[in-house]
Amino acid sequence: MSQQPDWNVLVSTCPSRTSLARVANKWTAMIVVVLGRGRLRFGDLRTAVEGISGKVLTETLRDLERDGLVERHVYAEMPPRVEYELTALGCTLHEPLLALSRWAEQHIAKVLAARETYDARR
Amino acid sequence: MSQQPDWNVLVSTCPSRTSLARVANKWTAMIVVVLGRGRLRFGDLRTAVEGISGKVLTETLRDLERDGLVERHVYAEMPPRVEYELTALGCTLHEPLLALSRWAEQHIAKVLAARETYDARR
DNA sequence: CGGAATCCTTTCGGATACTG
DNA sequence: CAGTATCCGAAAGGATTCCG
Repeated sequence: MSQQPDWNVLVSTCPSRTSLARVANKWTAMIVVVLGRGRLRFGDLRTAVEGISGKVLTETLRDLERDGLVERHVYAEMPPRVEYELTALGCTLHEPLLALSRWAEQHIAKVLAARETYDARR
Repeated sequence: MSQQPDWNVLVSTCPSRTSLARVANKWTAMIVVVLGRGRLRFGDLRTAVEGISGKVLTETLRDLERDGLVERHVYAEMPPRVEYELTALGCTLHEPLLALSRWAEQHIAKVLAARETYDARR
């Protein structure tokens, strides 16, 4: 059936823009990249995404769960154990976000050089 | 020569994370997608990216210019004309960001359904 | 351990007025 | 037209404390 022609992120009222806003986000990118390697518990995720605060990790995971990108698994243990993993939908997002992360890593040298040039100009 | 092994966006102090932060951004994504179709002047860019304010457009373009992703062409006319276009480096970013935008458009139906399910659960 | 709640600071982003 | 400058409210995000 139809799908693309109706949605356009460039249209301010299009719902797809809300999805772009969630997905085009540095925390989302890093979390999805890490979860792409496999299911992980909260603490390990927090360690993997260096520097993320507990609050931000919790909030981002909630949003991703709400959008159907991440699934939350709670184990009734003590101390508690909670694991997160990408859903099938979330897996389709892994490639684009991994590509974006790799872009940042592969081109950072040129970006840094450009910044230096730009800043030196006054 | 070497490049990737040294950079990792997951490391909080790695410069590549600053680049990811700029690139994994909804305004950046929309602007780069639009500029991928060709050089455009400020006003047309503002029209194309529906709902963006002049301030945000100016600031984002400055940041992209500083990072060497966008080039600014000023014509000494009256009224003034300023055009923006992707640099060679910026062009390499177009595909990943277009892919991300398309992801948002192609999967928004499932995302909306997931949100409804999630929100209905209380 | 995995949060939720609170507080606080920083950043984002819109609106308006003004200028070359 | 393409900004810049200013002001202000909203949202992001960090630190800390508390709890099952």
